[in-house]
Amino acid sequence: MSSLPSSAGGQAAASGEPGVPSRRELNKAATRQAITDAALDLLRSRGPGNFTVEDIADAAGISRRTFFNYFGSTEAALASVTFGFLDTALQQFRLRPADEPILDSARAALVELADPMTVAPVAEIYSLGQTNPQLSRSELEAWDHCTEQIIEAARERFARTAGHDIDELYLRALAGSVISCGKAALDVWFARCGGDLSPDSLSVLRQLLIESMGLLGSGFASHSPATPSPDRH
Amino acid sequence: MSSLPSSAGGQAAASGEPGVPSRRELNKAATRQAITDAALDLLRSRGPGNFTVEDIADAAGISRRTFFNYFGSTEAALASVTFGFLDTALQQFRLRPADEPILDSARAALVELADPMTVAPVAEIYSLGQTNPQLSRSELEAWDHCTEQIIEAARERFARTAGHDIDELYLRALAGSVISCGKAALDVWFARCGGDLSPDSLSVLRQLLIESMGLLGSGFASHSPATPSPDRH
DNA sequence: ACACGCCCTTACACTACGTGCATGTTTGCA
DNA sequence: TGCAAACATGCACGTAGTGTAAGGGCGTGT
Repeated sequence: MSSLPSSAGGQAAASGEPGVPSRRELNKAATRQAITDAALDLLRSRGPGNFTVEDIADAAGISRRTFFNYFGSTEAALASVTFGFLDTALQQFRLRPADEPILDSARAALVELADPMTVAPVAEIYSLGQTNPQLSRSELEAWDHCTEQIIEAARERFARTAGHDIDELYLRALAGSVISCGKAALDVWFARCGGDLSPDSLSVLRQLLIESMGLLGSGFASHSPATPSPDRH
Repeated sequence: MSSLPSSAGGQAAASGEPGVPSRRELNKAATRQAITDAALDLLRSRGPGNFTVEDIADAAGISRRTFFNYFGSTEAALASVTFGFLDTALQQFRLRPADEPILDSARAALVELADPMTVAPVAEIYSLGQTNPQLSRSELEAWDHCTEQIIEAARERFARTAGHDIDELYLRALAGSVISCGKAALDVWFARCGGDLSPDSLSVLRQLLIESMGLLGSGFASHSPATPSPDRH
């Protein structure tokens, strides 16, 4: 009968590929994009904390009420940028072969992020977040959300290889540590390069990501922290 | 002459030990305590999100405006509980000998937390935070703040042993990973014991903390399903 | 002891956030 | 074409958080 689960069109909203994007889907996506664009513009022009939801809605050509239909707050609208970034990382991770050592997969996925197109928006949000408590809070949330997703991704992978009886502690500790190391690499990169997007700078970021994964993989071997990696290069 | 730097009384507000707590200090401390107590009471009785700042102020016998003189939000008032918990861990860490392997210090500091008096309030906040987005956000903030402090503590320690030129990436990656592993242990503990404070349960927590530090120290190599058995692919 | 000055509390007012609700408009489907 | 669901919008309301100015307690100097 016609008791289909509401959306008979079968729009692939949940999956990644929109097979037949209906008009409504397109409108919603466009509005969503307009909101984040407007928010980002205002963030750039007025600085964090110097504009209101009404300003965003106005710039996006919608009502204040509609804004809240899409995002729960200004920060949530901005956080979607970070979410996109982290989702990219996650996608990369899922593409890695299941029998690869998991830290290698993580490293590979993270290194993929050191790409101008990918880091540019995050670098911007990140640097702005350094001086804005509101923003940094939602950033934390985004990272935490990503951790949860990594846990799921890793669980899925282990379920395929080990099949059963997955060590929850191992999963959560690993995922959290990977994210923390990635964040540490980003922190150091920003401190060192100030969010510069030049090839040299990105190369530094890539190196930092690799290095941090190396530290994690070696259990932070009691090598003196005063010597980054003297024998390597 | 009388050009003293204002506070001639020299109240030790900045340091930890109030040698001669003035009346004002005592009043403020009492008010602060009254606020957190009232907030915690309301959290227990009405559940998260079902009371306002005015309710807290009312219960604490102060005005709404005064509440905001002490805390920036309801969550901040509750978060002070978590801050106390994490500060305890940090204190323990600082007490460890500087020549001890840093992961051993971290493990020792974390294990000290598996104490009824210490975990009790956190367990409560934590379990409530599981179902409340607002709370969990401020919890994240507290953990992040603690990470920053661990970085400082570790930097200080390394400065004593290594003296100079500290690897910032090592510091941040390590501190973040330690905190993540501690959080992972707490997560698993809650999932397994539901915040039970019995000796048996606390023993489990202690074991989980030790185990997570062990995973970190071994580079998560121990029982990865993708261990040296790449016969498949 | 008295008065002065500082810190803290409080009341008032104001902006902005976030949500429920009712209404008008668009889209999908029969 | 007409109906029903989804969506945008305006309105109203409660709450959060902050600036400001007045009043009371507290420490201090004379």
